[in-house]
Amino acid sequence: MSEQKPTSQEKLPLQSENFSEWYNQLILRSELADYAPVRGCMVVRPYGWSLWENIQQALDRRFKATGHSNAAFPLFIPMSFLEKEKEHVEGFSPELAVVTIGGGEKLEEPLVVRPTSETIIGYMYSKWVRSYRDLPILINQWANVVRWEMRTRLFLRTLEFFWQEGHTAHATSKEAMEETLRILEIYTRFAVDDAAVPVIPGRKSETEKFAGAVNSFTIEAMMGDTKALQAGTSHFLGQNFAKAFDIQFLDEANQLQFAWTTSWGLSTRFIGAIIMTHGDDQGLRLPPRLAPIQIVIVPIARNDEEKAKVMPVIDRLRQELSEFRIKVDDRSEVTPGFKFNDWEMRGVPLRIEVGPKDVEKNVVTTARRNVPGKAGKSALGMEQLAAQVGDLLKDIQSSMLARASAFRDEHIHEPRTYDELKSIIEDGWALSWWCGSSECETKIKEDTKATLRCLPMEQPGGSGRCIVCGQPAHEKAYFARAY
RNA sequence: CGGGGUGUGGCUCAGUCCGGCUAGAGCACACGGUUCGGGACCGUGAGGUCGGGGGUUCAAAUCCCCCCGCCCCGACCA
Repeated sequence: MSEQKPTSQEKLPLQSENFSEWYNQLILRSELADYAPVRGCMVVRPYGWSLWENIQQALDRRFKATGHSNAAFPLFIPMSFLEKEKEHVEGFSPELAVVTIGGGEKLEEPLVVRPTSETIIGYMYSKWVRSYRDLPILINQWANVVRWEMRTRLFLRTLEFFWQEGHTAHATSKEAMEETLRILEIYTRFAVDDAAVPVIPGRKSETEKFAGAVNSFTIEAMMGDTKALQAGTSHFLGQNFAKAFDIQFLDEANQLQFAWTTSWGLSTRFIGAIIMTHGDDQGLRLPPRLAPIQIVIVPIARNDEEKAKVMPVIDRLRQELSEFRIKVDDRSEVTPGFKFNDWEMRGVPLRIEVGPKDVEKNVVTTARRNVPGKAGKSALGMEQLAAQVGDLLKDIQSSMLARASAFRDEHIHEPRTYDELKSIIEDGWALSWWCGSSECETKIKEDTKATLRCLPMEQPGGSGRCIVCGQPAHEKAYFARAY
């Protein structure tokens, strides 16, 4: 991670020239986050946290509406818990942070800082579940977790990150699978409807699935450089964890059964998805439904006389638009032009300018972030202003989704040959028949660095020939380079 | 952990090869004034253990040795 802190007057690097540097600098400059004094860790600054809070609310609302409750489990997990599920410990042990000393004393058993909480929650569920009447358990927690990654990026991959992790237990396989897919649908709706990030829901391959899961499902998003980002995951854990932690219950026939569990998570990585899906050379573009500031009001006044005209109008706007998240930028030390650029860089969807000329005509000037320059500007009369502004924000939200969807669709292609697949990967995603063998999957990865992102839920049906080996195939898969 | 690079005010860097005045510049910051409808300007000012330790020398940011941090490329990844 670079410790660069660019000055606000320099232009951002261009996306087309250096996407990665554009990303890093934009985060620092827009004050979403900053580097912490610990390698690979970030400080989420108020602007970034406010965005995260809006993401939390949007998701939490949907979780609650489907019967889930929030709870909190410990940060520390006994090392032995991790070891109870074979695949799970193999998957996570290389990246664990372990506490061996507490209060100056060497601990009898090392404590792991949770990389995820299936094990400790599994342990608790085994205490809580006796009868089929105790099921299902539908719990979510908002938490931080730690994974000791080698190479980190702000929001995309940090040693510590923030997320929600849902953990549910069910009486039947069918119910657990329904839950897994219900959450996948919630993630999809959240991404598309709230974040305007078009995603493709699908199933992970054996090699890409979560350590300990029977099946993993994902929402995959395409970033502005056409790389893929796993933006949320929902796992069907079968009875793996129930057996490892002894979650058993008596069913209606008085038969002892193992429960069926699921887990699902969406992290602060999603902020990275928003940045890279919508951002442009000018900076962030935040979807109105999640933006910490939906409307910034910039007063324009050269002197006290003009201020006396303009400020009363702004006070009135503050009241009339109180249903929106508003910021009045009344800084006197910078010019309006600076403020325009500043708030555009920080991704505020809508700007309202109020100057002497507007006051004279009894209008306000609006500028939409998603339409650059003068074309995005228009004058609004003062009657029914809240309704007009509300319509503008809705329009911005849907335009952003439309733009991002079009971009994604332009960069997805169906190769007819393996060579075609290779060239598609250079600048997009390939959708093609896949026979299901991990050999073919690995060959693509070795040849192109692209991984199997998912087997989309939406399948064409029928069958074809595997793009690699030519054997009969029943499913199509997306291949892309990923973050 | 392997390969490459780099470390000088808050940020970007010059100075290092070839040792020598009080270590500079731009931006950011503070104060004053003029500005203000698309990134304003002038003036004044504050801010530095030159990554750390050791050595050579009359003299070290500069030369030598050791250590550390960070960045890029690879193995690993929500």
